[in-house]
Amino acid sequence: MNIDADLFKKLSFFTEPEFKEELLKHGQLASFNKGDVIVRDGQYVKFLPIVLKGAIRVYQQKEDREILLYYVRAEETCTMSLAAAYFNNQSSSHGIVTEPAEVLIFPASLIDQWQLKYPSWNRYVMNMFRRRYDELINSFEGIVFDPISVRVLEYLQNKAAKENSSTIEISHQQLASELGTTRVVISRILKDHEKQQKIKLYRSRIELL
Amino acid sequence: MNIDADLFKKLSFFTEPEFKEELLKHGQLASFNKGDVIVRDGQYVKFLPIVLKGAIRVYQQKEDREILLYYVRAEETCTMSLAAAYFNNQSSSHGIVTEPAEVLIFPASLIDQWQLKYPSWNRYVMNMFRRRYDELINSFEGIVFDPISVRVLEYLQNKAAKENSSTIEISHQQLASELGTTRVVISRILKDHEKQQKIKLYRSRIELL
DNA sequence: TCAAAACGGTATCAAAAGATACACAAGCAA
DNA sequence: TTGCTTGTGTATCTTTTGATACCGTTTTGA
Repeated sequence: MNIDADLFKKLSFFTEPEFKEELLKHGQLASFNKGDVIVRDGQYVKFLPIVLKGAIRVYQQKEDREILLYYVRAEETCTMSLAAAYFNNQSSSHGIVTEPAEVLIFPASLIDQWQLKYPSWNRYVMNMFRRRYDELINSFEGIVFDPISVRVLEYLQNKAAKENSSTIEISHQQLASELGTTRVVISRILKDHEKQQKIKLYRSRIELL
Repeated sequence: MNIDADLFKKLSFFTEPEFKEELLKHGQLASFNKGDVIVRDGQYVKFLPIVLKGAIRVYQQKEDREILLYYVRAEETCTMSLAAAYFNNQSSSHGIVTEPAEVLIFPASLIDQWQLKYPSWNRYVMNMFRRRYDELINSFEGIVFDPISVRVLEYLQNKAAKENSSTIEISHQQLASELGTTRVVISRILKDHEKQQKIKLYRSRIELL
């Protein structure tokens, strides 16, 4: 694979020519398989990832339950890593590859300089922070105001829209993890939705009607 | 009041001399009373506030219920305003003064340049984003994992610690708003806590034991 | 091929939280 | 004072969610 060509198709919002050079010079392309661990709770973050392809699930682990923060997808970076790297802190989150990923990796020490040199980088960082924050607010609202039955449906519709397909490959257990509840609750609710002809259930697969 | 002296006592983490000059040159000191509206949902954000004293409550309004995002206190800025100003977006939140406030106000157009010129500003912004994000995660965790009874107690203890006093001036209705629930629920829970000798209730006042 | 693991359905029970309604007290303003 | 607003206590009822348990089916891998 030719890094140069593909890189700038993906990261076209980094506009400064010198910045592009730096990206090429300092960036390293890494491939990860599903299940690979990118960061672990407690680790110091020395490298900043920018995802080109695939998805990384970022979540926090507290006792037995977990909180999903976000997925890092193409063109995105992990704001938790960014902040931890910038302040030389330990990560408070886990990052695990859920879709085979290609990731650009940069030494954390560059962030400082980039901020001062490249407006497009600044914009990018601000935008990422804003988006992650908005995402979290949205989840927050969902939990406070919407019953799980609604959140399940929204999750499915959302996912279907993203993947441009009316069937979604996911088990009840996974769904429960995403929404922060238990498998039994999800199964019960999905069955209800099926009775109301909103969805159709298969093994590890849900079809939206 | 002498702006210069007080300003740099408060904002000592802005280290660059030229930056200090800029702060003095472009900053305007404004005073607000309790209840004053700083930003409204839908408004374009043309000015960036840095609070020197007091507190501003930032929240989102959805239908009849509201979501508390954070309070902007001394030395802090409002990340929602910051992002909205930077991207020239409308605010999606409300900001209302809850403790008489003194606020430094800067034209939003400066943010861009500051990012490129002043490392300490960069650090400040990153830190604010990180903190707000962490705060939100914490609330999130609370809602997902802790029963309201626990969250009420934590809220009170937290507030008591901040104000360095074992009595807190707050009505049940206000508490309900802060925690995203209803008055009746709060009254019920507070009474329970009182029976367990954890607190003592007065009109619009709660004493921690 | 056979056993274990993953997946899903469902019943029962309990707990948490919200909705509603009503009563009374304290503070405030005309 | 009188009436209005705000604050609080509490009872009742319902809904939502979670916990537990048990069962059968499908998939997977040794």
